[in-house]
Amino acid sequence: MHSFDDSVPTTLYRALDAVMPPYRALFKAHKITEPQWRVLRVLWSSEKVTSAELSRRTLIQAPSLVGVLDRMESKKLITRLRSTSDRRQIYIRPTAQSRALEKKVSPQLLAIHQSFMKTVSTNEWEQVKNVLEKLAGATAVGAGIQPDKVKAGDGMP
Amino acid sequence: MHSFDDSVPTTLYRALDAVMPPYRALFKAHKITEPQWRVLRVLWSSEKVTSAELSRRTLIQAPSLVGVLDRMESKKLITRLRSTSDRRQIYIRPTAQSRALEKKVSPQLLAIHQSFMKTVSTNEWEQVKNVLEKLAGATAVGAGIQPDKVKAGDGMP
DNA sequence: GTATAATAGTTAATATATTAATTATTACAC
DNA sequence: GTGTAATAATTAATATATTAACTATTATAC
Repeated sequence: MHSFDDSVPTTLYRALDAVMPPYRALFKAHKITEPQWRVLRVLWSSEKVTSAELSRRTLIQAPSLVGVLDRMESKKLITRLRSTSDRRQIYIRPTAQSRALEKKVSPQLLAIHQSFMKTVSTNEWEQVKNVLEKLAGATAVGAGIQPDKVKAGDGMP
Repeated sequence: MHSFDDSVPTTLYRALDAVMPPYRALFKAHKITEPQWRVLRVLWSSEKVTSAELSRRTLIQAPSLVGVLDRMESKKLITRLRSTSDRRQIYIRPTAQSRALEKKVSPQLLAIHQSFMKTVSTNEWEQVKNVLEKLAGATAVGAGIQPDKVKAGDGMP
């Protein structure tokens, strides 16, 4: 029998809801939000990224990212720099202040992670990552619903 | 070595990001949102619930729930009814229309789920649920950050 | 070479999430 | 019984998410 409590999204949301509090508390202590941290995390290993790539790597969609970057810019955590080779693109760069922030936050994040990892074995966590990765690659569309369904009437010139 | 891409939140977000599209497409086809579905799903098995219990069972915090219910009420999917025994409480009840909606959507959701379940074995999925449940029960607070940290100065009358 | 399509970033409109503060009501201490 | 704490739902303020539409720029077809 299938209970909706066992559905993939519900299972993931429930887990997220349970594990996020310590992370949120940490971010709050440093006056940043979780999406803002995701941006910092990418910049941490990249020096300079276009907005589009940042969107891909943070999983934050472009329109949401605009506001996140706006607020990070006014907090002096990043700067925007228009590309000269392709003037459509904008490079996002971390400031010295944001690098300092990363140095403080990273070890604390690691500590939270390790604290969680005391609960499950390395093997178990690897298993979870593997299975979720398989699911992610599935692109199951079931029920004949198509994300990019064509509107009725299309195809007629 | 620890990469932040292996952190619990990142792993879960990435999986969610990958599996949600077919669900969102289904909800969109029926002109509801995912949080609205979560409410319907609880009402489906409960007939009448207080707002507080709905909040607990949907994992939607009370202030967010207010707006969700407002919109569902104006779409005639639920009704609000103040309790007579405890006038602070409000009962949420599904309408005939929302029950009809559930009957249409449920089998399609099941189809999506089964489609995903073709990718991983029953055992693998059970394992994932078990490990995530263990993590959820951990309440790891690591790094000495306390969610309900007392403000400096408290305790002095 | 010019019209058109594609791309990067943004704005607009609506729906949620999160924290703090408010209101109404009930419970409890005394 | 009255004052005070606790609870249920809500409002307020700010930050995100999501889809569609728009602007500027570049690529492509012809």
